Amino acid sequence: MKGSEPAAKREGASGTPVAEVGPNPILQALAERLPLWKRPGYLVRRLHQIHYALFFEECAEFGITPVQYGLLTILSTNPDTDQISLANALGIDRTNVADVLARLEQRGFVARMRSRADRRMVLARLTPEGEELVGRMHPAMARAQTRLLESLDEDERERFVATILKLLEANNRYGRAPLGASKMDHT
Amino acid sequence: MKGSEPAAKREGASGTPVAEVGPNPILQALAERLPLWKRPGYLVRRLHQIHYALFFEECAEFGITPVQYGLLTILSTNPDTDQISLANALGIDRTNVADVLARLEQRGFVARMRSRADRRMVLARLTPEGEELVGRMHPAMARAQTRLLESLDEDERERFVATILKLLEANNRYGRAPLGASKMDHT
DNA sequence: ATAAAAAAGGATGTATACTGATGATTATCG
DNA sequence: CGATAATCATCAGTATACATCCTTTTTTAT
Repeated sequence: MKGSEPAAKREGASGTPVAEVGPNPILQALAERLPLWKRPGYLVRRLHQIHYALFFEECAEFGITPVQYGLLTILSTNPDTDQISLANALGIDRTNVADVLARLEQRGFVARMRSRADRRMVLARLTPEGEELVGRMHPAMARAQTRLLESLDEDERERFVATILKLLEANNRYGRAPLGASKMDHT
Repeated sequence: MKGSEPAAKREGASGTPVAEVGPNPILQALAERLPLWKRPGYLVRRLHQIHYALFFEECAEFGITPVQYGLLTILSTNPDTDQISLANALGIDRTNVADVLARLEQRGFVARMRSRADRRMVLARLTPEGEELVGRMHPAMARAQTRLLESLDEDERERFVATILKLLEANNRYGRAPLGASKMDHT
């Protein structure tokens, strides 16, 4: 495999006669003081990717992504919701909601129609096929969630989730969703 | 604002005479047992988005994304690294590395050239402009990292980071990067 | 030495995720 | 009532993030 040994060693001075020295010592010092694996944002990004991988592994047969299932979940408890409310509930951008809905609609899991009360709004709801999918897929989705934290003991798991929730509340104003909206109807 | 009240209430039965009842009670039960904000994967995704928002806020003047800065960091300590090694070190897909490098090259922060030792490989390194950028941008990046966890006390912050690292190691085989590779040269 | 296997990178296509601009509809204020 | 605000959706554009297929180059096995 290629990934195990340091990459710089694979070529280094041998293949690049142009290069004179090693890395800039000032930058080297910066990177040593705050390397990638000490940057919380980097760690969170990696964990996010792992969740994606686990989700795909468990839910491959359905061809549904985490975001898509999140949207389907909200629609399963809140039929006929407009796109901006969906964006707030899910914590993603409104244009992204429209994209995801379009794909789900094309596959027959979601139906959209203009509201008659306010003709600016487009309301989305699950089709019967969509409802069936949400129910059938739920165990696989739940397994992905469990597996993400299964290497922690019960105590650490609870603390971890509690800490993330605290961070989300503290940073409510960043990202796209006021956290309150995500409790729409799930309480 | 629009995001504060439950979305389903905004139309509900009034605007949609077609609808007969509320949500499917079976799905409702599923969503109540495992709502979005109890799904670790969902929480991690939200936290990831918040980090992005904080990073952009701190680093807006530079027009550099978190992934781009991660790549620049690796190059600052490991010049002349090939794209697959960079992908392993950063934990992203190799095609993604090629995309990111192309953008950084176009802006003059990175130079790429074929290796003479192995003509399949493309080696990347920082230009002088790139080195200057990494150094100048470092404080803003560090602020974004600090702010993400600043609502935690020192104890909780350390536990949180330790837990993420444990999760990353336990799920080493998922996602794109064997964690070992990310310690390339930063030790 | 040559055929097969492996590795690196490129090209293409899909799916998030967001910004900014535009247009349509509704609400509001003078 | 009519000009203006605000609201909702869409469109265009950028940037990750990944899969799959393909070509070139290197390695390996026979």
